[in-house]
Amino acid sequence: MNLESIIQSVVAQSVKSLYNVDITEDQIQIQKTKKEFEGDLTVVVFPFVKIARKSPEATGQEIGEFILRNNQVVSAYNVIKGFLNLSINKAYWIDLLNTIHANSSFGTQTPTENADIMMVEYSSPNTNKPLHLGHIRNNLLGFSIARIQEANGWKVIKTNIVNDRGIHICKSMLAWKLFGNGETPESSGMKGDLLVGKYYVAFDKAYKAEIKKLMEKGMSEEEAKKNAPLILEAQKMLLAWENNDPEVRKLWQTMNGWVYAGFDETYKQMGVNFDKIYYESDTYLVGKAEVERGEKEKVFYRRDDNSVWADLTNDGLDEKLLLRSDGTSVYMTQDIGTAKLRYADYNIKKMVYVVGNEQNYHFQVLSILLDRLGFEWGKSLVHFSYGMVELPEGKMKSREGTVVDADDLMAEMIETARETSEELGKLDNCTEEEKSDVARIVGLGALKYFILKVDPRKNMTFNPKESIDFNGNTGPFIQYTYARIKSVLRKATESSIDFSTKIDSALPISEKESYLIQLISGFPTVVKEAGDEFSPALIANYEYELVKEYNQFYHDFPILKEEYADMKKFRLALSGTVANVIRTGMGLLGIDVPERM
RNA sequence: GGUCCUGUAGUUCAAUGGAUAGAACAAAAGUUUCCUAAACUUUAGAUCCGGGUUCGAUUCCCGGCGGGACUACCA
Repeated sequence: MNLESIIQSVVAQSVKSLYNVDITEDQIQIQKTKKEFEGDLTVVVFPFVKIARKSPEATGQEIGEFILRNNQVVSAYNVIKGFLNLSINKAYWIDLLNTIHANSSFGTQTPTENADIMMVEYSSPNTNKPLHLGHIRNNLLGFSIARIQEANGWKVIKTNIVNDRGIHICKSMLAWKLFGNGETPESSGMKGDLLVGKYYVAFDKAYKAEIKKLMEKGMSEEEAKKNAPLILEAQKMLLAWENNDPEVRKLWQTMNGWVYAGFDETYKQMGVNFDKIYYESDTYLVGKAEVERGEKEKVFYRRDDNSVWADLTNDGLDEKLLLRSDGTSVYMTQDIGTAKLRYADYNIKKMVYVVGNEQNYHFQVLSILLDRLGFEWGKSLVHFSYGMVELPEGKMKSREGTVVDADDLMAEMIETARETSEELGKLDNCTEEEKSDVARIVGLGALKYFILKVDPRKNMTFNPKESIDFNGNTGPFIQYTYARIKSVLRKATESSIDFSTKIDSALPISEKESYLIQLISGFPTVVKEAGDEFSPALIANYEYELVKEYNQFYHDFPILKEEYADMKKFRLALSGTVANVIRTGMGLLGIDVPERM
């Protein structure tokens, strides 16, 4: 039974005994006592004032008195306004630390063999351009939320749907054919995804030039866009692709191969991975078949021009196109097919899509469509909708070259970490390999934490001119604290100090120390909330608070230099436990921690 | 036009309806004979506006104003 439940229970008893009224435990609000007041936990008295028919102060006094007499855990109380502040026995905190310290997997569960399956889709790139900062947010959130759900006992399957076909892919292919002169990643030394992206941009440039020319000849913009030779050629290519034209298919495979090699590098650097990858080229036909089945079953309808639609007006939405008049599929068609394949492959209990909030409407529709097609899981799909990453000037646009490239950004962060390391000179005794390792861990830690500490639902701003900080509320701040603790623990081990044994609960520990234990003990609750709310930010903020407190402790209290042996042991155990929570928590964010930095 | 999201220090972010709205960066000033100063300590600075519900509102409701997304036979 955790502390909060103990208090809730005794408060309920006190109200029953004092005023003869039964209250449920969820009526009892308990919060951590604010720093400026004395105590550890605070009970909000206001809800009981009516029951007691006394002032908030008097009510608080009565309840406080009752708790003090009827509970061993509470050692003192005070009432300020309507707030009853309770002080908890030092012995309770020390016993709690003993328990936590002995539990190496504190705060997380390990999914059992037959745990429920949650599938998490994230990343979902197009194979016509390299990944940028927006994708980084998606990947980091997806990977982290998978870790967090695992820690909450789910068996998680990480998945990726690659949008590997369509008109946009054909645009890159066509431009390469026309302007590429046989350029390859090998011949140019360019990363594959970058090379393909270059031709996507080249297409757009040439296409715009054609439109301009046609408009000069008197054509309207709309007409020009439809009739430019390049777009017609790209459409022809898409059709040839759908008809399995060997030459087009071969080029498609080659160029996608370049892109995948590039993506693999980026994913590896980012530290994310997948258990199962789906490709749109495999799923869109399945989706088409499902839509046609839906049409036969009168769930959807066909218009005179042969296009297929879903009428969603009963759900307060519009009508939605599912198949074009030429029979080709759209984004939605493909998502229906992918869903069908996934549920055939796995016994999925919960499906989570990590996709930007610009597609809220899409997923609202998808949920309804899947439901209408008779998939019972349709209604319960989760769209983990996150906000956009914006530049100070506004949204990033691939075609306008205002994107922050994922590879570049990661490389910059790592470089900055390396420079800082050099300046501080703390790794002078390390090998080059160790230095690189630390630079990578710290650089990526800064980037990942920067992104994950923000509430995922909110849009966030990234200013490329002001580089991401390494001081303050940052990943390196937390990593540094970990490294510092590890250094102390190493020294303890070197001097053969054993701090694994039980600590005497009579030890006179300070407020700071008991508060640290209280913070540590809250970790499992944070992990659970992060899972329920789909919010890695909760973990990040928790880690920061813990580390900030620990640093103050570290500054004010001697550990190895403490003379009293039992106290030294206690502080080592406390530090070790903090280190464990840091490592576990950062792990849930997909951030590594260095042994030294 | 409709639907949804959003508005907190100069900037980037916090705050299950609870106490004097927390941090960080930037600014100003300090702390190394002592376990890693990527740390610690001070100082100054904010809830878009107007109503309502409540003992209590940054939070919930209504109305403005500002920002964004979606509303494609694009993905």
